[in-house]
Formats: sequence, structure tokens, C-alpha cells
Amino acid sequence: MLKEETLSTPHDCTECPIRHRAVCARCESDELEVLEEIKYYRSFQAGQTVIWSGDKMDFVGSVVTGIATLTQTMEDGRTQMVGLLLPSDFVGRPGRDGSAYDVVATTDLVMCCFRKKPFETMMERTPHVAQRLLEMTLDELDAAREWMLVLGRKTAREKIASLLSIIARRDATLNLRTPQGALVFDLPLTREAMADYLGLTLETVSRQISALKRDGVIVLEGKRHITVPDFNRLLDEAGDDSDGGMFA
Amino acid sequence: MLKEETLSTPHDCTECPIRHRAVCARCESDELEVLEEIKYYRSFQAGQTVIWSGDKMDFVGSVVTGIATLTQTMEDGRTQMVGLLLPSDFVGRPGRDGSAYDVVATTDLVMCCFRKKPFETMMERTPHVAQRLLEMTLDELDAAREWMLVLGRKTAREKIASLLSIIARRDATLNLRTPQGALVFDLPLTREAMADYLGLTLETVSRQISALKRDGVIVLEGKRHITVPDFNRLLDEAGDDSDGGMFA
DNA sequence: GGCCTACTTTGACCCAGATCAAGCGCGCGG
DNA sequence: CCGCGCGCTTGATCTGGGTCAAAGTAGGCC
Repeated sequence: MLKEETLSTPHDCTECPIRHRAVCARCESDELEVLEEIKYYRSFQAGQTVIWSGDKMDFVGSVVTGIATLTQTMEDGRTQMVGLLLPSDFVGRPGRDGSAYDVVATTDLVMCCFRKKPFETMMERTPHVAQRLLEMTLDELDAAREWMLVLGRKTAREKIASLLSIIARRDATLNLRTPQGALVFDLPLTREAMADYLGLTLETVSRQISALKRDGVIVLEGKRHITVPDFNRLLDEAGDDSDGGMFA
Repeated sequence: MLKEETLSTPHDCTECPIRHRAVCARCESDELEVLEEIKYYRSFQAGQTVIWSGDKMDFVGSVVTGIATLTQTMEDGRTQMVGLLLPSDFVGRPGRDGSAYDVVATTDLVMCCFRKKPFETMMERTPHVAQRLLEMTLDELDAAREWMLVLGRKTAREKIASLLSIIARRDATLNLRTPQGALVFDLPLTREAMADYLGLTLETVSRQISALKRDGVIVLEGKRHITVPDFNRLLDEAGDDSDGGMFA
């Protein structure tokens, strides 16, 4: 869900139950009735667990507002975040019964849900929905595998830069640009959540953010508000290939 | 592709172009003609690169014999293996143009391929194929995310144990069992490949394998042949929950 | 305003795993 | 049969990031 390709697929129809054209009740009018019938909303408070790993999951849906994380936890408490759900991201596993990981709301969260069975029935009748979901899942798989490189081979500094560039890129359309072309955004995560995402400790996250600030790669106002004066510099710090001008 | 659910989905029809019922030319006779028409085989030598990251990929297919790896590489040479392809595993990205990572044959390899366009056309006409592929992709996504926990939070010893248990479990049906119930299998990877999979150096891999051997968790004959006297002990070393008796 | 709590930063020290550097052993070609 | 090379093991040392500890900061609530 962090890949470039997905950026274009959510659309801005605020009435859409799932903010993707392929499964949008408004934009695919032939599916409207079925979807409306099985649609409902759920909201969660910051910190609440939406689904526990292993629990039976009888719905699919998407984030409307707020942020949730997918995390895996070992018995001794070590946790690894394996995904980040931002508004318009799809949640669910058509054809699978239980959740494979905890889904935790990190801010107050509103989700739009569909009961799973009827949704699957609808899927069988409308092949392009399954195809769209397949493409979305392939994008998530790419994102997960890209993250494996970050976790396995990058240094702490590169990990931080990778995370910042992904967050900045993720909702590039929403981000402000200063007249000088700098990117401005708010970190949606605490230091601890960043650490869980990056396989680091929160102390190391804090130190590396301070270092990037000291070196002028980023400008920090408060703890969350970030300005990136030169996005290609950030990509360079992340060890990624420069993106060939998209943010030049 | 390393998840338990996938174990049951390949079937043993040796004539099958793709060893999954959902896309099997023999077992789904209505698709036979189309598939036969667009089917061809390719073979590769050990060490050969099947597809380079970013290359246009005009086919989908599956491994018939041999082993391939999915790897990502940084400019400075650091590499991370992001997937392991064993016989019957699916390769390809329906609806996506290029490959996202290098696919490298680690042994001599035979693949069964279908040209992508006609395969996609077939997919549009037969919805259950898209659904089956969606489920397979969800399994791979689970496996990738499970691996993120390994890469981000486990110690070197736990990483090795995790890899061994996954390889042992992966083709549990093929593995030998001694009268005492021990699992026996051959490592399909060099120490270096294991290191690239685990985000370690090959020296650390070697040391930890020696340690597991010294502690009696595994028995090594030669460099590749492994006996696991007590699978639950191995799972314990991996930091995983015991599997509730499947291998008890 | 002032305290409280949750989050963050910074410092000092330590250790798991990386790095550098020999050797080992086995299969293969001559 | 020997020697060469590649994959593997083992040892010595170094270091990035973890751990433990303390102090700084900011919002929320009385």
C-alpha cells in the first residue's frame, strides 16, 4: 500500500464506501444496490485494537479517516509493524477466514465495512473486482518486499530516511509544497511506532532524526512537523535510486 | 508462498502446466485449449538470471523443477532475498508490466510459461482464476509480512531456526521422517544465500548453524544434509509458538 | 497558573553481529 | 594422485545500535 502505483487508484468521491474505483458503489452503479445493502461503518478510538491476530474476520472494508497499523507480536513482547493503513486503504482477506496480524488504530479511526460473505458473492459475479483486488494485493506485496530490503540491509539512518520518503511520497498529492519546492508534512507516528516499523529502538530513531536534522536533510518544528528542503537528498540518504525527476 | 495454507493447493497432476487446480489445464478442462495454445517451457542454468528487476515481463508461469530466488539489490551491492520459489510456485504479476525484483535460478531450473496477454484474457473470462490468484497472492503477502518480523526483530539464532523450520515445513509432505519422528531434508541454499535471506553475513550464518548443531537442535551430515530430531524444539528456538501438535 | 503524564532527547556503556583474516575439506580436472 | 578452487568454518577484533538511566518538553486538566 506504499507503492507509487496505488497513489492514483483512490479517487476523491467522498461518498464511496471503498475509495477505489473498482469497488466503488457510486462509480460502479451496477454494484450499488448490493454494496449499500451490506455496508456499515465502525469507529475506533486511538489505541484500540480493530482486530486481533487469529480472530475470525467477517468483514472487509477500507479506512475512511484516521490511521491504523498492522503489527505482529512475539510472546516476549517484541513487535514488528508490517503495514500502515491510511485513508482509502483496503482491509481484509477475501477468501481467507482469520486475520494474520493485529490491526491497531493509532489515531481515532473510522472504517467502512462490508460483510464478507455477500462481498465475496458480489466478487464472483463481477470479475473486475477480483482483478482490481489482485492488483492492489500485488502492490502491497511489492511494498512488503521493498520493506524487507529496508529491514534486512539498511542502516538506522537509511531506515529513517526510507520511512520519511515513503510517508512523504505516500500522500504526495496532499502534501504542501513551499515556493522553494520543499515538501512539508506531519509525521503520523510516534517515535515508538516508527521504531516498530523499522526494527529499531525508539532511542535510535530519536538519535537518527536528530542527526538528519543536524545535517540539514530535514527541518523539524516541534516533534511531528517536518520540512524536506531537497527530496532527492532524502532519497539519497535512504540509499534509493534517485527518482528521475518526479520530485526534482 | 511459505504459508501453511499453500501446502494443500498444489496438486500432484504431473502434466499440469501450473501446479494449482485453479489454473490447471488438465483439471479445468474448459480452459485446456487456451492454455495449451499459449504454453511454452524455458530452462535456465544455475546462477542464471531469469528476469532482471524493472524488465518488461511478458509471461506468467510456474516453477516445474529447480529453485529460484527473488532478490533486491542496492547500488552498493547489498542484497536482500525477498522470496524463494520452489517447484509449483507461481511467478508473475497479472495486470503489472515489469518485474519488481531480480529472479535468479539458484539451481538448474525449468519453468512453464504462458504469454501474459492471452493469460489475462483467459482470466477475464474465468473469474475463479482471478480469485485463486488473489488467494495465492494473499498467502505470499502473509509470508512476506511474517518474514518482516524475522528480519526486524529476531536474533541471528532465531533467524536461522526460523529459516530451517520454514524449509522443513514448506515441503513437509516430501520430507523423510525417521522411525523416531525426526525430520530429514537437504538445504537448498548456500550459506551466502541464507545470509541474503536473513539479513546476516555468511559468517554469522555459519557460526549459528554450528551453535545449533553443538546444542543438539539439529544434526548435520556434510554441509547440506540436516536432521531435526525434535521439530518443536526448533520452533521454540525460532521464537514461534509451538504448532499445537502438527509435528508433535 | 501549575502540576502530571506521556513523549522525546541525550548521555554512558555494552554486546550481538559485522569485518577482517586465516585455515579447512571436498569435489573436480588434469 | 595431486593440486586447485570454492564453499565453509573458525578466530580476533571492531562497531552500530541496543540498553539503562536521566533529564527535557509539551499538552491537558484541575
